[in-house]
Amino acid sequence: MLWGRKPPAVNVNVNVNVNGAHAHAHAHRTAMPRAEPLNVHMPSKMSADNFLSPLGQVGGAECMNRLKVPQQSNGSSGGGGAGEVCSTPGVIVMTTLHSGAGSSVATMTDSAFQIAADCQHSSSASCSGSNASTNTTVSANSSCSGGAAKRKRKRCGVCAPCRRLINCGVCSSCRNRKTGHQICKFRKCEELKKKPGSTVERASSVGAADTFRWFF
DNA sequence: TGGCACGTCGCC
DNA sequence: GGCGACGTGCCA
Repeated sequence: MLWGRKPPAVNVNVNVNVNGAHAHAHAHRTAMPRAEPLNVHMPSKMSADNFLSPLGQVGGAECMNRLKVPQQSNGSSGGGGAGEVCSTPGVIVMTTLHSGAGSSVATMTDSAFQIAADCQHSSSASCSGSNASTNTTVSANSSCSGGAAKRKRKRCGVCAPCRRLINCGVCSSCRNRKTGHQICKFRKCEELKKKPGSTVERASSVGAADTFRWFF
């Protein structure tokens, strides 16, 4: 049982919420490359034997193409192309997954609500929990628990490492699992590698803007 | 600055 | 209570 926990997707909205909270990450983690290069550099032995990517049948790019939000759902087909959609993969992918195919409008509404709720959380630090209306429950680790309390962030669930299901078994984290208490290096969420602040910036400057453009 | 180990949290 | 995983301090 290497990945017996709930699917990472359920953590997405939590992740978005926590981004607004203060959780100073390790100062070492600055600007990590995105997830895709990680797969490129993966030893062939690992990718073939130890990893069982759910997207193995479909490449990451193709997956994004499949999951990207239809343009007609918002009416503004100009700037917000697939590339910008991919800039906030967490929200878009998650909402697409749980809203099911065919409900593109609902998908956009969901994602917009999530981003909006996130922005509200970031600015006012309110704790309404209304953003949970479209997704799973807001776990207690969000910024709601005591305001500035440092809570653990959650995996984004959509980056390449998060999509991996099986530990490599050869990295230091896997080898030292008992003492290291760390997830496999190849499964370490890209968002968690970054400083929380950088994630907030990206989410608010790009993702939120695009989503609002779709939403309004 | 990156990696490792420990403490602790969160979920089952 | 057990286990997986995140946060953070410490060290090379």
